[in-house]
Amino acid sequence: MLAVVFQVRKRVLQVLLWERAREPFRGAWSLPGGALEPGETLEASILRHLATKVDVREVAHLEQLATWSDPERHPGRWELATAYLGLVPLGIDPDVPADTCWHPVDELPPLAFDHREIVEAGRERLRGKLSYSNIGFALAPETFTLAELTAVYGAALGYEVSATNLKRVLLRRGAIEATGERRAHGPAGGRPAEVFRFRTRRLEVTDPFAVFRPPH
Amino acid sequence: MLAVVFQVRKRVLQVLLWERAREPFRGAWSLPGGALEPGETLEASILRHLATKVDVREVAHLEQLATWSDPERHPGRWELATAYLGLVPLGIDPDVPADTCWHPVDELPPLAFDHREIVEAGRERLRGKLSYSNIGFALAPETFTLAELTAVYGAALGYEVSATNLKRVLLRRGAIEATGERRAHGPAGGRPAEVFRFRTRRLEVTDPFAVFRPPH
DNA sequence: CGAGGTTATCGACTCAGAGTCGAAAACTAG
DNA sequence: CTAGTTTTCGACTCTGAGTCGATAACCTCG
Repeated sequence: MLAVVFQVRKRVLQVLLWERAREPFRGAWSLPGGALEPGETLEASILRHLATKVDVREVAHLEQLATWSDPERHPGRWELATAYLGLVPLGIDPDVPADTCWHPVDELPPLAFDHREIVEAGRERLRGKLSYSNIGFALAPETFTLAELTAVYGAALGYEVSATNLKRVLLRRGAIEATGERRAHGPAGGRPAEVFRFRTRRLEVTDPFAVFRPPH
Repeated sequence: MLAVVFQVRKRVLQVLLWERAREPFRGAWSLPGGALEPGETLEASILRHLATKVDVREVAHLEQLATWSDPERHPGRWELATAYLGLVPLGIDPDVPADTCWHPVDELPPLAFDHREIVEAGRERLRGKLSYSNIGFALAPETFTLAELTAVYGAALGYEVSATNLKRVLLRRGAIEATGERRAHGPAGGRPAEVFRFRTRRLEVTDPFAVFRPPH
């Protein structure tokens, strides 16, 4: 049971890591998680373990990634691990224990076990879903301006995105809507931005791509 | 450990099922699979179990789907199951044991446990990958005409596909190439079709969708 | 209160992926 | 050689999406 928890902080995508106090990999960083209890759902288990790290209500989205089973992944013991992807919206600052902190995914410290690979898998999943679902709701704050949303998508995708396209696409998909408010920016002035919000905060995938011709 | 093995037979997508001889769900159909041995990789395990059902060399593609963990999924015992998706190319007719046979996914008999849900998940995965990868290689025979490939995609997707678009898209992606041969059709005559093959028989996803603007 | 600076938004243009349709090509059977 | 059958191709269109420059709306300072 492992969780890859992402949040955009300081304009970059970060992942929640935990410093190991015991061997093996003492002092290295690893993903939060723990053992599965008998009779427990995988999802319930990961939520239980996460509760010791962050307030679970702050995790806006959680989904299963995959199960890793290489016998070599844990030196000494044979241990499977099912990893979950969790997303925390921008702006929240969860209380985390002293041995736990956020690390930019682009500058990861040495990770224990195969956790680097698992973080990569999480990021891949996130990148994919950003393009064909409304999963942005789980990374963005409740309401936001287009500039803010553009920054969030840019951080998560790892490249600059165009605000014009982002708006057009998300609006047409019906993923976001204007609240009607406007919000002034910094002390520098400038035209106040329109405020948007996600229409729904549940995962919805946009037409899974009816290629080669949908049924007319 | 379960496997959802698909093959296009008789122009429809079918899944390999196994008739249970023991309780629970005696007489119902279930997905092939079995227990994981200590120290074994999930993939090795599913291959080992599949070997008793079909010749493993006939499975052209195998990938992990997900792990199911609901405590209610198995009456009596608490049992997790990791399911894999396996694909067998058209035209092969594997020897299967007497208690095992193929069923059209659109007319499934009553399935044991949560296996219906798992088959659905497999089909969803397949549908998705057909649109943004070359996964067709694992369902199509070594070489084929466009009409044949169109039928395979149609069966797997569940709706009619346009041969024109299929060809253009797969050619541009570099997924298929012409062999140079041509193949006459039935006794009715008609223009002989060009023969194609997949360029590679390894999974390749087409540009994971650089939406909202790729880095220029 | 207006000028200049700043930021957000919009519209018009373009390009590429992809669906439609009908005509042309290449064969078989009589 | 003609009629029938099947595949393939080309031209048109539609829509999603990237680019760019113009415009709108606000600030602060003189």
